[in-house]
Amino acid sequence: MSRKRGPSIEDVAREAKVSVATVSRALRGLPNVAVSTRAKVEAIAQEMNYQADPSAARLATGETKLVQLVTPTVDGWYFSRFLAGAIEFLNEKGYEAIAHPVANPQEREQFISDMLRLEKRVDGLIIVDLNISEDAAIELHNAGIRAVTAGFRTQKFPAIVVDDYRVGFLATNHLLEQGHTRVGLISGQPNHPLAFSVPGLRLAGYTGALAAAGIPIDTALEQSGHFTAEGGRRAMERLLDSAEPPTAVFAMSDEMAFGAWGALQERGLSWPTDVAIVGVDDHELAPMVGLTSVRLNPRNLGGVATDLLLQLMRDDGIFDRDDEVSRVADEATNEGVEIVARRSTLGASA
Amino acid sequence: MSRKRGPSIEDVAREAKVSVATVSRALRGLPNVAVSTRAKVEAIAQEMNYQADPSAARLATGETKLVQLVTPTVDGWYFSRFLAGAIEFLNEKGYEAIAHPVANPQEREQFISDMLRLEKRVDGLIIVDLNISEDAAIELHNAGIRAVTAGFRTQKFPAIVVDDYRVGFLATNHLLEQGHTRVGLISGQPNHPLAFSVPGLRLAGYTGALAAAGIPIDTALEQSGHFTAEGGRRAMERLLDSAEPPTAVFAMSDEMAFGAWGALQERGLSWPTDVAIVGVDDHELAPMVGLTSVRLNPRNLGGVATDLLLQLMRDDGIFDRDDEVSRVADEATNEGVEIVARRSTLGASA
DNA sequence: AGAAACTATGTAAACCGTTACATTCGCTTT
DNA sequence: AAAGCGAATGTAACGGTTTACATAGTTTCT
Repeated sequence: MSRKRGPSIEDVAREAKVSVATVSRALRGLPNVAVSTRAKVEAIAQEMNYQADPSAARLATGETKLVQLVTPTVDGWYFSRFLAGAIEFLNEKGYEAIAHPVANPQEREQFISDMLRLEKRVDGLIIVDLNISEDAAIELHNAGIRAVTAGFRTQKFPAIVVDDYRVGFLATNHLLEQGHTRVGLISGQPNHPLAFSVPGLRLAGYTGALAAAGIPIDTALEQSGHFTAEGGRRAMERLLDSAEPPTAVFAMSDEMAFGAWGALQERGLSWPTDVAIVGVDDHELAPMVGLTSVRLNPRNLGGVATDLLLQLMRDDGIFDRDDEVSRVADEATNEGVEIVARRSTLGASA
Repeated sequence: MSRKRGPSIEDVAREAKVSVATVSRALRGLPNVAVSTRAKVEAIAQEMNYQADPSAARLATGETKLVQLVTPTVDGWYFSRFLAGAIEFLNEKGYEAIAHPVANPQEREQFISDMLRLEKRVDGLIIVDLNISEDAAIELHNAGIRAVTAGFRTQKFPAIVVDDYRVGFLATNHLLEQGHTRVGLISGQPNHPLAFSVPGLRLAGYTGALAAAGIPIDTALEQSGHFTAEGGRRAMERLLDSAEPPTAVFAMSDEMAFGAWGALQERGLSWPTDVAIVGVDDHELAPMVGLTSVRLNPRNLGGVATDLLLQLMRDDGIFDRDDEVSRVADEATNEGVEIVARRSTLGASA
């Protein structure tokens, strides 16, 4: 529209009495430019306040310096931190980050088809927790799209995945170690529209730990809290109202654990006296209520995923699940994932 | 680089036996295209899986369909929700959102100078809580940049600003209404590097309410909690340790209030019995601990700011602080900002 | 019927970089 | 001195749209 356009590369070339090619080379630090020429061009560009128009550069090179981050939401505790880590890394490397929430399967299909058509829009993609189908991943890959997935795996793209079985196992086992034998569960959405793999894996970790301790599974002790505080509160109420309430509970997220705490408070109960609880995330507020939690570090994960993506882009989309890079990333992913014990599970007399 | 390029507009034109101009017009819904022609072109474009290359379109039009959201952080409670609201609105309107955190004054200057040089990068800007100087705003404006600010005002750009004086006043007054006369304050960073105006205004509201009630200000009752839970905890401890502890406290954010709660717990105290507390934000977890809070709705604000920006862009950067549009936005901004009373302040015997 | 006013379509010039290839120049090598 | 080479620079094609302007065809009006 009436958008001002700045000086073009031609203006600079004219001023510096060299060709546009030389200006382009000089400004981008390419070789084969005389030191004096480069200095002159730089000075003039500076003076004219010239900056290459990204759109033109994109058109010419096909690179956008843009990376799209696709997450179920942008304001969840976990995702916002993941984004923070990813964006920080990207900005450091000269990329801008497009945040693109995808809340349901319909939006996911929309996103995939957009991606397939508008392939040239971004240089890379980080897809978090969307459980893209293998077929869709293949299509994306064939379209020449560079992507890294987080929270789920496909054949085609590098992935970083926290060992959520271990998360569930650690949490449950911690409770067992305190002597509990009746351990309840406040799970996430078992039938989430985006079919996250996280809840299933944590559940497997939970049952695995119980099995390892020789404790029979009682599905009456499993309640869904939908990954929200309010859901957690209600789940806890159901547990407390059950015929044989648990003496300990593993909540799949701290938010749900806070909800459980709310339910306890309402009835004049408290942890760990009446029931021990361990959550997941190591939320900032966990120390305030003394909640034991399995520490995740989504910020770090965002950084690792981005690092992986940038390498993938450098390597022109070629990667090897078994190479050094993937191994290092895998390690970094699960680094520091461990129990942070606090009042909610300590000193309990089960 | 080896990036696949899809079919171009020329391919479609050839196939449809019309000119590229006609294809362009047909696909973008412009007038003066025969119905039959449009249908044919659309069908062929569909079939060929054609999509206009955004970079080329950007180069030609100068529009990017990109809006940059600039916030102090991306993972704060308030900001992540603001972003969520803004992004949702943008995506609905066919824009993508670039999330760009600016954590300190140095990054702010960097951002401004980048913006001045790379003006053509995005169509619009939403600048949240950065307290850009009037001079910088003028420079940006002169560079032809469209922006909306949130949380602070400049002469040049439309702004949406919550009445934070009122927030502080409402909170404090609510405590006074419960009969408290000794009201402490847990404030945000008084000397924040980005010089937010928020804490200052809430402080003014606090002192204003006290003054209106004829209660003298006691600066010993003002402690900074740096807008973090841990900071709030420590601030509360200082208040409890003071010679004459307050019977009620206004915390400038719920997170700090949660910290205060933690401090109370540690000493075997609780609200509202020992001290009444009101926070700000109406955090999801507030109901779980029964925290009274002043409800903000950052998600909504993000939407309002974006709406305003899109209008500004339509109006080619011209706006009038006193027109209908601004009035409506102002109203929407403060809509629903009110006390949500819960246990932490009710039933207290001051 | 002839002029005027539209409508539908086409042509070609922007938009602004990047880069393959060509050219020039000064030096070394034989 | 001729040939060969590498560094520095220039020329021009190319990327894929949008859009001002031109043209052809169709109504409408008088």
